[in-house]
Amino acid sequence: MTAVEPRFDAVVHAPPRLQVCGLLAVVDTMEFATVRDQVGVSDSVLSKHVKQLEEAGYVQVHKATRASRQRTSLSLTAAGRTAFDAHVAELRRITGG
Amino acid sequence: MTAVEPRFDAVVHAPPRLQVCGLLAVVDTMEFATVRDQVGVSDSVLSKHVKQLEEAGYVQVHKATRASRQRTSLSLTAAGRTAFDAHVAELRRITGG
DNA sequence: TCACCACTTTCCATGTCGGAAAGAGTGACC
DNA sequence: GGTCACTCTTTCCGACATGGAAAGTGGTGA
Repeated sequence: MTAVEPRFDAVVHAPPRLQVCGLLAVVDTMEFATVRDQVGVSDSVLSKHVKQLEEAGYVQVHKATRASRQRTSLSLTAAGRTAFDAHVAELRRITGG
Repeated sequence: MTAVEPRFDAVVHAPPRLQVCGLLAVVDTMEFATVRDQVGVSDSVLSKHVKQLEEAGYVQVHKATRASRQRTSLSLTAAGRTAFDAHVAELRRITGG
C-alpha cells in the first residue's frame, strides 16, 4: 500500500466537490448530466463547482457532440487524483483511519 | 464490524470541527487548550466551533478549577459519537472506502 | 430563421469564517 | 477590598462561499 502524503485541500473538501471527485476517481470519464444526478444538484450549481475544480487543475472538461447532442464529460486529471488521494489520506488521518 | 448508517453532517464536516471530533473520538476527555493547540486555531475560533458542537449536542463542555486554574475539558457525547461515526462512514462511502 | 438542448454566467440573498478586541468569571496576591 | 492574571466568550467586522433563479451562449436540427 503506497502511502500518499496527507494534505488537506479546501477545494476538494466542499461536499459537492468531494462527491464529484469521488465519482470521477473510479471511472475514466463521466458525463456532466450523470454527475449532476449522482450528486443531486442543479445544472448551475454543478457547473460552478466543476469550474472551480477545473481552475484548480483537478478536473478536465471535454465537450463533444455525440448523437447530435452536446455532451460534456468530466475526468480527473493527474493533479486531481493526487489532490484527492492526499485529501482522503488526510481525512483518514483526522478521523482515525 | 458494525455498520453505521452513513449520514453526512454539515456540523461535523467543517474542517476545524472535524478535527475536534476526531481528537475527542479517541479519548474520554481533552482540555480546551490542548484541543486548541492540536487543531491550530485561536481561542475565539475554537470557542465558537465548540459552541456549535455543543448546541448540536455533540460535545459536552465541563468546566472545573484544577490546580487553582480554570480548566475546560471537552468530550464527545453519545450523540456526538454517533454523528461522527455516521459522517466518517459517509466520507468513506463518498471517497470509496 | 426559429426552437431546442446542454450547459454557463450573472445576480442576489444568505450563511459561514476567522481575526481582533472587548467582556466575563474565577482565583491569587497584597 | 482592589487589582491582576488567566482562561475562555462574545461581539463586531469584512471577506468569501453557496445555492436558486433567470438570463445568456453556442451548436444542431426542423
